Amino acid sequence: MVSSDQGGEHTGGEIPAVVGGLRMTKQRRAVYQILLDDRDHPTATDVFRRVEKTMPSTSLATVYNCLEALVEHGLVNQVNFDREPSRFCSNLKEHVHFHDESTGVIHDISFKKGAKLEDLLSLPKGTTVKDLELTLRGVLPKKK
Amino acid sequence: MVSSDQGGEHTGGEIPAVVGGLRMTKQRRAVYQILLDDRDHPTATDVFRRVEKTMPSTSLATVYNCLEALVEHGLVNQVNFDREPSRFCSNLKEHVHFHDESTGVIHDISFKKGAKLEDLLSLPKGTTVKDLELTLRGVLPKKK
DNA sequence: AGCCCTAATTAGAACTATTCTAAATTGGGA
DNA sequence: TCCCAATTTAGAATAGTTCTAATTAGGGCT
Repeated sequence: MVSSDQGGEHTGGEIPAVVGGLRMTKQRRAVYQILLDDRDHPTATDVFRRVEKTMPSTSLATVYNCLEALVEHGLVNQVNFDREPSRFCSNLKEHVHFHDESTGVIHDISFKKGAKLEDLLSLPKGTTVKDLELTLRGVLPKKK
Repeated sequence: MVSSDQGGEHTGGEIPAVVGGLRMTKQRRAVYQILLDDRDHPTATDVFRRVEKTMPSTSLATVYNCLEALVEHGLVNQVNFDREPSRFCSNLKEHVHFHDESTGVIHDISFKKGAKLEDLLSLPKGTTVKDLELTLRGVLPKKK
């Protein structure tokens, strides 16, 4: 079966020729694969350094192009922490980010099921929320 | 009474000589006053253009310096929307930002009283949240 | 398979927001 | 008033990202 993926994200195995409407070039596939494999929220430069290892001819501009294409097609999320370089992640489940100050690690935190934003915030009724970005900063308990 | 403000923010009238531990220079006072008066979340450049009107000798670097000092002393909040220039606001009540796509206006939204973040998110117990930033994007209902 | 044509890639320049540097100025305290 | 540290200033420098223009690649025809 030569799959060609009818829209939506890619979930496992080899990345097909088209994912979520985006044609997978060599470079896009490499970038996407890195984000699928490495869940450490790399920056564009991080991704570039990793792509370089297997495809040394790749340029940073291409990495930016690929990331932009992946984001536009909803395969990848772009995450911004204040003025720091953008980070990218392929976790498409709705989640927020917890930046652990003691380790520097960024953790994905999911919403409790059934939890609604309107329970927390005084939004005028009739408000449409298209998108939200929530970032926490603090420290996680030491694991023992 | 020559007030000298024992820590904490400034709330109304003339800005005293020291606010929240920060000595008010001419430039800092001008910047702070703009943020107290104009609640439209201006960028550093916006603030610069407004300061210029009454103090044409002011430099952009100074505006950045003043904003940094105000932020460090907790008199002003720095707000970041993805890759856009930082915005500044003097609303110190804990609140989140709603970016109205149809008007471009940024609204402050406050938390419902009693609402707790832990009700919404699956945080490992023992987690310390030092800071959070929540931005919504969408459209508010047209006022009629 | 070969040709065509658009899309993608590339290197480097350009851009934007911000920070840094070093010199000039200010202003409070002795 | 004088001194000294803090502040301001202009401009250079930086970092991340986007743009430009030329090259390359690859899918869809014949």
